[in-house]
Amino acid sequence: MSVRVRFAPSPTGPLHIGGARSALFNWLFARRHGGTYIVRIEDTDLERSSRESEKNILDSLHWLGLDWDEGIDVGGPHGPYRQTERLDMYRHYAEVLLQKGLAYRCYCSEEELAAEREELLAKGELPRYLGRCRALTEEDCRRHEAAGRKPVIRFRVPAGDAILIRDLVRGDVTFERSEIGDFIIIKSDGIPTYNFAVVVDDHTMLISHVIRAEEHLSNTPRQVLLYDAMGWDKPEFAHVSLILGKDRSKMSKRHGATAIEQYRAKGYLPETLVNFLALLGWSPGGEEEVFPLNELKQQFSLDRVAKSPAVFDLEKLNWLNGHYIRQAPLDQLTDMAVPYLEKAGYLSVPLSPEKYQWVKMVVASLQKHLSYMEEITGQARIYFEDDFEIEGQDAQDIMAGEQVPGVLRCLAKKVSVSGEIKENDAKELLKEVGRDLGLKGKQIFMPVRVALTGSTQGPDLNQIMAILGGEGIIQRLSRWT
RNA sequence: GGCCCCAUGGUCAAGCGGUCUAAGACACCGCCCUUUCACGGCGGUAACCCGGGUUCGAAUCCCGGUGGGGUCACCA
Repeated sequence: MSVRVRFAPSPTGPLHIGGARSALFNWLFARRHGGTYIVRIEDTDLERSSRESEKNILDSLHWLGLDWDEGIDVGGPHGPYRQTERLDMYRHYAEVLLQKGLAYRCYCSEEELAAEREELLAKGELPRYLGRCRALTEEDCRRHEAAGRKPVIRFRVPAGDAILIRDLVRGDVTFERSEIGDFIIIKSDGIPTYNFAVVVDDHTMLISHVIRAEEHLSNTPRQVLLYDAMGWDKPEFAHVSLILGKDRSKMSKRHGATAIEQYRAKGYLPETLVNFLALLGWSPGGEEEVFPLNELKQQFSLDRVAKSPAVFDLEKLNWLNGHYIRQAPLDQLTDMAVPYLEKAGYLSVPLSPEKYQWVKMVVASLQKHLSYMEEITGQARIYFEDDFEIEGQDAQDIMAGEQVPGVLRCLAKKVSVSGEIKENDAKELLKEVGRDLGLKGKQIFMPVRVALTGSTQGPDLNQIMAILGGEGIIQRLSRWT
């Protein structure tokens, strides 16, 4: 049987970190087994679903490099791939269930339902639907309809044994049927509920493995009941544990950036997110931590997926992204950097070829220092702002050194006669200063660094000088000489 | 609260009955490299939730407790 898996987001917001990982795991599983990867949109929540969110999710998926074989916007033989375009199908199957007596119309109002829930709660029982409309006659139905009541369709949970779910990551999990009341499969507006639509879709789309977040585990028994009632084979299930925030609760907005687009906006690379997310809940077993997509897809397997939830560690993400930034081609990084520098007011586009080359030098000098590209705004400040403060006591102390005025004067003189300054020239000039004054190491480098940038930390000094250029250096030095 | 899931260092995690005086990565701390700053390299601190079993032997299996998480909608 061929592998067919799907990612089925509901378009009620941007693609979340957790959703992205589900999408990734499904994608990896499909690619690993030469299967088919499908993206389906679960937009049966008419209130909250939007085309903007749908587009956003698809954009994020594209950006991550998770291409799909069937689904929204690429089509396929099992479409449509948007649930609101499949309503006839759900109604058809609901009708089948109705005909077989496995489902029934329910006319209970929200108030009646709420009252029932209160009552059960008060008695300390599990709130669930007790089946008031289970045995309605045709006559009853007509009466309710006449009274203007719109029915929902409920699934009639049959009596029987505990429901067993064989989960590929959790093992066997059982649920008692008594915990499950007759649940709604078609809402009063004719739209199917999640549990029903998901079963109809997964079956009709020939899904072989349902890989999704653990929060869906407790829904699974209802879906199993539906498969059985329809006489359909069940897919394999694999429930992956959740991604947690720092406080160990389900990752949400209050934990910081949760949407893929936010990381994209901050200048993280897609390969970082993919690599990081893959390692969150899955482990290759070896000692390597850095895996590009194409390696992941060769190694991924469900039996190496962890059962315990994982805390999202921003520090490790930052390290990984820095790692990828250090390896990325300079042109790519420069293109990424320009919008941030422009936004900071440091550049105005379009850039002349000369200016672009210069920006490349800026980016090259910072490449080893960045965790994500947005940081360049702060770190590139040293190249764009002349009237900076001397930061911190360390820097002040350094500038108080008695050799400092001599060093800076000497350097200024050499720079002024040297014309254009390349990295090697800078190195040479500094060496000469040291020779002339009989100084070395920190005694000359640190004062120059602080005089030029205001800080004891930053990029390679030779690069800084090359980027500032002769005039820039002299101007900044003039403050001290 | 009921039900379900989970439990190795601060975090991600390897481990799937003996080779565990328990890998690796992030973070942290040292040292080295660099006549500066980083990057990088090397080293270090740091963990099997508790209690019972099973077994010659348990981080690994079973039970209980505790802790954490998820879920209980005409949301997905």
